[in-house]
Amino acid sequence: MVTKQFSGSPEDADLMRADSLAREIFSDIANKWAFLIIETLGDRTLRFSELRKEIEGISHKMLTQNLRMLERNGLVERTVHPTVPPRVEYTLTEPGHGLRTIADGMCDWTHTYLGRIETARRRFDT
Amino acid sequence: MVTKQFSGSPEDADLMRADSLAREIFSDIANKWAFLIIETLGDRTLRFSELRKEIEGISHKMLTQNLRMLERNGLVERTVHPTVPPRVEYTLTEPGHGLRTIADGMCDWTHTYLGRIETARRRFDT
DNA sequence: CCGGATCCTTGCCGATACTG
DNA sequence: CAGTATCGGCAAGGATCCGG
Repeated sequence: MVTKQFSGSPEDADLMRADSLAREIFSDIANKWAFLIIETLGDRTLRFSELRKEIEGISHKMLTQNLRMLERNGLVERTVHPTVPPRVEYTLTEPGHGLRTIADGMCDWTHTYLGRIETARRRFDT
Repeated sequence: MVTKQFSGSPEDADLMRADSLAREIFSDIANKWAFLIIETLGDRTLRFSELRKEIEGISHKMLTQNLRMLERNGLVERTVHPTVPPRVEYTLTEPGHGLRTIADGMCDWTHTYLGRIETARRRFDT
């Protein structure tokens, strides 16, 4: 798993590399905005401003920052139409869709357990 | 979905409440450490210090903070054995296990796409 | 319309020290 | 051993301006 222990032997070298990379990706993606962007895109193709409108509460800066990150990891594809005014569109790649399935799972999970979580919170907050 | 738009009509009131709560939960758990804790626990029962050892790089403070958060949301159960020295054990609840399935999915996803992501990064970083 | 750059505020997080 | 409290550095994130 991502928290594997290594002995330091030479043949573990690439495993350690893969592991630290996995950690890095994990840190990138386990983030509120990334999930919301993926979820909002779905199988549509949206412009920057459309994403900004649909994702309530995200700032200009956070949107660009996360889109860059997702683009860098190959999860979204960014296409620039050289018109004036410029038109930039974002869509999910295949790995992106894979992650979307997981994000969907999280949403389902949230909705099925919403009630239980709410009561758990109330019990705790006393 | 979590980014639904509301008209402000009275019958939307509870939906809005549910939505904002969902957002809150989402913000809580879409976090690197929460995922790693869930994933590390699995179906075992671990002590604080054991978790600390297994989750590489987590600080004392972050571990307690996230365990409190997970406990508050009813995802982990905390049992204190009133011995000396004290012994505190953590285990996943049913909702916690649901989330664990999702975390597992994320790990699988990471490993299947690790190569593609790495090359995507190299292309981007030029 | 997009996104980079800058400034500035906020809160995260680590280190440390102290209780039960 | 487990948890809380405090403090301080630093990075995340919002607001704004400018440039393509």
